[in-house]
Amino acid sequence: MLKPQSIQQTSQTLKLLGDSNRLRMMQFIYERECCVCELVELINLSQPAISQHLRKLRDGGLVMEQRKGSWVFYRMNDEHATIELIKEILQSLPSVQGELDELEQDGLNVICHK
Amino acid sequence: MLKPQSIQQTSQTLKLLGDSNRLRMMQFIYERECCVCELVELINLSQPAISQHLRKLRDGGLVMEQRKGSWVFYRMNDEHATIELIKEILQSLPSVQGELDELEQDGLNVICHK
DNA sequence: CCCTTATATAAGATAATACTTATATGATTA
DNA sequence: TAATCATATAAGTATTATCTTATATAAGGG
Repeated sequence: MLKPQSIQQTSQTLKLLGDSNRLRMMQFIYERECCVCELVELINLSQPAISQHLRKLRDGGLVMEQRKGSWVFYRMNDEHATIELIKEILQSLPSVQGELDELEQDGLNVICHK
Repeated sequence: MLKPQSIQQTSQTLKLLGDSNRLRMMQFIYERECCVCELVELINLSQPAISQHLRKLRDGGLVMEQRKGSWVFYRMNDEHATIELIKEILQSLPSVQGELDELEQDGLNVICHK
């Protein structure tokens, strides 16, 4: 049973995840932290569109950003009020691990040692 | 663990529940079937606005309607592909039972014997 | 320093949303 | 069958969302 959260808080989370592109972005970020250029490869959207979605997710507190060199990595914010619900939602989706593997095989994944 | 559903199916559900008024409507309908005039009492929206939200929920397959006399009652569609997820979401919200009780005390609830 | 790569932001077009008011439909009742 | 109650639909409007293209910023490597 999930900790009860306000209607406002919950509907805001659901609105953010109610866009299929953002939902897919969250799937990838849930699997492992991703940088912007990886998400551009994984999702059929322009780089500015990806950045704009990421800003919405960040403004809503769902993800956190961290610059590493010239890349900016995004990861889940495990402190979010509705984090348990978010995880339930993401776990109810078909895995995207295969797509991440493919990215790696194509040498398009970003490994940062900073 | 919830049965995996497609991104499209899931994001459509989340978009429908990503509006605080619709989310509240679903809470009431989840608690017990409600007619339109009850929802108008429970939620601070005009009757046409309520009807329009209900149509969206019905078009998305989240609720089913049933006419009983001059009233139209809406209830959850337990056959919906994402029904398990929907229930998880609704159960993660503060109960609205108190508001339904209040409606009853005010004599504004609709009891239909058709 | 310039040049490139990665990312963000700005500005603008277009479409989708969520209301409003007015009106239509459908059932019940006098 | 006229009046009333419950609900749906239509039309209009204001706001918000989601892209696009162009440009700005920030970091890293010759």
